[in-house]
Order: sequence, then C-alpha cells, then structure tokens
Amino acid sequence: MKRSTRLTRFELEIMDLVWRLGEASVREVQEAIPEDERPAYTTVQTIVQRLEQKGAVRRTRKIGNALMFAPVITRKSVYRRLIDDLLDLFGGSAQPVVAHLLESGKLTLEDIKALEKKEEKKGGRK
Amino acid sequence: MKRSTRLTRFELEIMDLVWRLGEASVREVQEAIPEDERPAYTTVQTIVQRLEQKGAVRRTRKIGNALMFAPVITRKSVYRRLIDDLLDLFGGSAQPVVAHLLESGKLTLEDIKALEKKEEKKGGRK
DNA sequence: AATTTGCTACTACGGATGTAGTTTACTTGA
DNA sequence: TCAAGTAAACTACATCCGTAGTAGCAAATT
Repeated sequence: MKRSTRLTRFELEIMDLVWRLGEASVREVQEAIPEDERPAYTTVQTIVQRLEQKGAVRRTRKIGNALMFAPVITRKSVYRRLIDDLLDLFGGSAQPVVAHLLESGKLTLEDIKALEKKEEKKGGRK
Repeated sequence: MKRSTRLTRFELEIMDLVWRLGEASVREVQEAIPEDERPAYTTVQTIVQRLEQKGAVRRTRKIGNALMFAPVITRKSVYRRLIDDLLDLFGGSAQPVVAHLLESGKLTLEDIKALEKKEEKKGGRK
C-alpha cells in the first residue's frame, strides 16, 4: 500500500473541514473557518488544489460553477501517519510520549483506564 | 517564559547528537552520524548555525580553530513542544493519540501499567 | 617562515509552504 | 442576450529547509 502523504499543518486544518463537511466547495471550506482567522479565498483554493495533487481529496461534481471536493484519505490513516512520525522522533518508543502526556496532565489515569477497557475487549479476538 | 522554538526533523537529529555529546564541534557532530547517511560537513555546519540562531545551542569555547557547541534547551522542553503540537492537531485531546498507539501495538498494556505506577507514586506529592 | 590542513563565514539553490493577486471562463438573473 | 457575479486557473513571492560549494583565515607541520 502506498505510504500516505505527509500533510502540513494548514493542509491538515483544511482536511479536517473537508472530513467534517463530507463534501464541500472551496467557498464552503473557507467559510467554515472562524472569521477572525479566515484566509483569502484563493489561499484556501490553493491548499485544496495541493490536497488534490497529493491525492487527499478529489473532485466529485460541479454545482453551479463551483467544484465540489470530497476526502479520499481517511482521518485514521492521516492520524496514524502523524503519530508514527512523532514516534520516529522519539526513537520509535511510545512510552516517553505517554509519560509526557501524563506528566503534563493532558492525560489522566482515568483516561487510561477507560482506554484499557476498550482495548482489552478488542484484544481477545483478532 | 518564551515559547521554545519549533525545530525541524533534521535539526532535531542534530540536537539529539549535541545532547548526547554534551559539548561538541561541528566535526564531532557530523562524525556521530552513521556513515551511510552522513551529510556533508557544511550541511551539518549550517544546521548547527541555525540551531544557534534559534537559541537551541551556544558556543562555549574554541579548541584549536574549532568552535565547541553545547545545548541550551533541554530535551524535555523540546519533547513537550512536539507533543503539544501534535495534540493541537488532534484538537487538544490526548485520548485519540493513546488510542492509536494502543491500536497499532506501539504501546502495550504492560507499558501503561508501568507508567501508571510511576505516575501514581509521583501523583501524591507535587 | 612557508606550506598545508582544517574550520568558519558567506553564498547559493531548488522544492515546500503560506499567502494572495490577476486573468479567464462559466452561470445566472434582469 | 448581456451584464454582473462567482469560481477556476494561473502566476507570484517571501520564507523555510535540506543540501552543499567556495573563499578566506587560523593552526599546525615541516
């Protein structure tokens, strides 16, 4: 399987919107960005084009004279890539990452317990 | 406190070496890179210079005609920044990150149990 | 002292990224 | 049908990053 492309921060933000909207025009994506940080229409357009080149979204149809775009890659695959990249930086070990999360209070023991349960359930079959 | 600078992948790799060496010349850093992926001396030099500009390392002294460099920022602060950045992409929640780690087998329940213990010990005081 | 060696400083350059203006083409309302 | 409004395409551009060459100075060696 082809290794999913690496997306930049901004591309990620746009992808997030496309994922949420399911299918959207450039204009719709742009207007989904909070007004106080909304970039120019053409900026969003450029990013969407780049996402298209990277195979992250595709054109679905045309409404009026606007093209509609839909996601091609899944949130999961992108997230996995992000995490894998981070792990590489940490020498491949996940433990320090979790340790940091705990330390900074971003993750609580309760969170972990909840996840454990979920994981245990899944663990058996597979 | 000033927000620590964002380092690139390559800068991170170089920092890793500086941290490990404690104090080192550009040449020493370069030669600490595995031969098969060792970049040109001047490439490493450029990165070290950029790290210096970013305030990540500083010149300590001169040995012969070579400058020595030492880390200014800590591994911990950089790691924290990396993780915080990742969390931002995930909307600030750590849970999906850990869920992914578990799912991909990068993290086992044993790892978590070990971390839990460590954290519980620390948890009380603080 | 003169030559060689090694290091620093400076310069360069292509591709990626964030940001957006301009031109062209299509749609739709009057 | 013709103008007004949008949207797509194309072009632009500064900055960052990875990568490295070159010039010049300092140190060591003969």
